[in-house]
Amino acid sequence: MPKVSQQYREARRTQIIEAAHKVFSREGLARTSMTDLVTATGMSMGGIYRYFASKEELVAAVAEGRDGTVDGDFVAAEPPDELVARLLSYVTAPEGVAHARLSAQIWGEAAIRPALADVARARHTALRDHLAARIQVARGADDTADPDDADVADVVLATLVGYGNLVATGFDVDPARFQRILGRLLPAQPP
Amino acid sequence: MPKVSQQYREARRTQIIEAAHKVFSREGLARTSMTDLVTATGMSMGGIYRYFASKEELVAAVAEGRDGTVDGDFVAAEPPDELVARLLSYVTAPEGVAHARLSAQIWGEAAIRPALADVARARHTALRDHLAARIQVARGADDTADPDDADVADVVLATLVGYGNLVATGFDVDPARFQRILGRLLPAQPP
Amino acid sequence: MPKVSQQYREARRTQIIEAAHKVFSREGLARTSMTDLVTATGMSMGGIYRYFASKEELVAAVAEGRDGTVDGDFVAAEPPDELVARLLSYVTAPEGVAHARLSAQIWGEAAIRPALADVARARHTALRDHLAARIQVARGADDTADPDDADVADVVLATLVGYGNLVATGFDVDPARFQRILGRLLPAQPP
Amino acid sequence: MPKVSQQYREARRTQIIEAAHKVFSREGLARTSMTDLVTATGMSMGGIYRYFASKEELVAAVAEGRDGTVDGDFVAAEPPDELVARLLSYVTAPEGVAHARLSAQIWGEAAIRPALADVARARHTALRDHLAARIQVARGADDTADPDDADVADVVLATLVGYGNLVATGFDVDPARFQRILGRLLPAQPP
DNA sequence: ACTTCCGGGACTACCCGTTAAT
DNA sequence: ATTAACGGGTAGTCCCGGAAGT
Repeated sequence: MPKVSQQYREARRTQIIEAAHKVFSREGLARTSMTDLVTATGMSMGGIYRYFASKEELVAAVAEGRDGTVDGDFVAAEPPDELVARLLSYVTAPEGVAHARLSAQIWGEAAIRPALADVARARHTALRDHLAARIQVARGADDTADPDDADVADVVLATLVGYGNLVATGFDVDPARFQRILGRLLPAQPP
Repeated sequence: MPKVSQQYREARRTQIIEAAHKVFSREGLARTSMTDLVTATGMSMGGIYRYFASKEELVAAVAEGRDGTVDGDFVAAEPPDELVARLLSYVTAPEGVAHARLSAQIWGEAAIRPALADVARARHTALRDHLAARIQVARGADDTADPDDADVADVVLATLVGYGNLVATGFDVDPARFQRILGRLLPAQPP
Repeated sequence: MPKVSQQYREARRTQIIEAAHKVFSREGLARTSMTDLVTATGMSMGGIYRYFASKEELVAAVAEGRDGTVDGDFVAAEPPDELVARLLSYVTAPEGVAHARLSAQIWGEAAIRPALADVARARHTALRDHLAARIQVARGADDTADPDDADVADVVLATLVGYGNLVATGFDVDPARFQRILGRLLPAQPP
Repeated sequence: MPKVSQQYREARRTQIIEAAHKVFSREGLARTSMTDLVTATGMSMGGIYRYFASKEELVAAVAEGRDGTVDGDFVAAEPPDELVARLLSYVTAPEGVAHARLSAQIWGEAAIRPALADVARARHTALRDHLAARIQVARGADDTADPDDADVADVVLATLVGYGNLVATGFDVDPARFQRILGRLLPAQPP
């Protein structure tokens, strides 16, 4: 099956990434073998390596995709507290545990592999900037950029990462409480 | 001479753990082989296995030790903001990067291995309770336990974990700013 | 238009063989992958397999072609010592190293694969007979076949093979000296 | 089984080399997998890799050993023609075919891998010098070194390599005839 | 009709955690 | 208490068939 369409390739890639996502979050990055991924995707070894040159590259691709901790979709007019609530929900038990686990794995791997670290940093920076902008808007009429907004966004996002790790280890945390405390750092909603 | 032997054993164990700490933080848990550990410790294969029945057990021992993210030493009368500052400093670049990296690795592994998750949870719970108590004291004279204190402690600790991950990936975060924002969640110091 | 197509096919085949010759001599038979050949020829995988049913068949085709060790072109009236000199020059450094290397590779493979061994034997026999005939002519007027001629031809040709191997391994051999010694086995030139 | 004697290690090494020798000569260097060697030696994968860091290193070790083409044992007072006869017999059918095949393989590999080429050159040089010395002695009473001796030795040895390749490809060559022709290059025996 | 090139799946060299023999 | 060795596992490569586009 040659000369395959761009869409076909894209779909295939996504299929691999999603299968990898699932297996990685269950078994962990290191303990997942390429053979496991062959089983999970239903593809062959050569098939997978046609789309990803190495396991590391596949891991990076999974990390670049929505990994649960943070979300690539930026809803334009979302107030900061809703954004935080949404991000929180991605890694909240029970549905979010898989995401949380994968997130923890990826951060662990990123701590060791510079290539992954780049991906992680880029994701964090983008989301941080977005959140900072949302905070700025929510603060009021003036549109002066305040460096404090970025700092707050950094802290809030770091907290979400830590929250994800707690969820991943089976710690029983109440997302509502987390959200309530975190709200103290965000500007008050206009009534 | 059982006493000497006991001390000797303890020292040996610690020596292994410290060497493992160093190698793990540099190479990662999975990528560190037992042979690497043999090299790092200067001991023999069987020597290490005399103290730790498996690699997993050794990892758990390293995780139980002070890994930088959180600290086993509870200074009794420490005010909450100082405690937070101290914890923050453990994983701050440049000296704390190794700790941060190891921490990220351990959280990642804990997300996958129940045995390690138990260790991680226990560490977090103990530290959370300690911080909550410090917050309660700092709040004022009344010694009524407020569940809000525990929630705040959870959030602050989660933030520290996330902060560690950012440091581990080489993100350039300013600890002072982090601490300042985090301070807003803690009771104001009495002047 | 069968004639054009035929020529076209022939040209394509030759093009593949020449590219393969180059890559094989540099990387070795076994270490050269079909993908390498695709890269070297600029053709596609299937394109190559249209001309050669398998890698082994392609190797055989390369071996059948002039591989440098021996030469397919039989110059009719060539005196034996000139023929030997010419053959020697094919595998002499620096231009002949590639030929020498490929020759060594092919003899190695022929030692293992009967199909290739047939090719190698056929080539050797043909050249041996040719050289023997040249020797016989050079010996003098009488045209009696002397079995000794064939033996000498065998030995001289074997020497050339060994000479090629020495060149292929980077041994610094002087072709002039080789030729001089070898000349002692050949009939003296008429003055 | 720790702290094994030097002899034990040496014996083990030799055992591996000999098994490898056998399999290599039958299947070829490239087509012999490490698993084949595991089967042939009766050892385990890890066992073999304890003695040889890589397949290439094992190949080199096999090549360094007596590979049949040339012989490491230098019999001191051997006249040149006897030495040549002995070397010839090592790669003569039927017993010597395996040696001849392995020799062809090694020369082929040496043409590609510099490390092996070093080994091949060293072997050739040593044997060439020995043969040259034997020739010099056989030439007569005067002990003046003649560069011609080395050239003759080079040629004779090259011929033996080529002879081995012919044998390896199943060519029906008569060693006696080869030896007779080759004798013309060597000094006449005193009667 | 014909080339392209995706994909299959077996295989490769090498490594790893661990045990057991010395 | 050292270390040889086990044996299953790892990521990644290879040759090639055959389906999909032009």
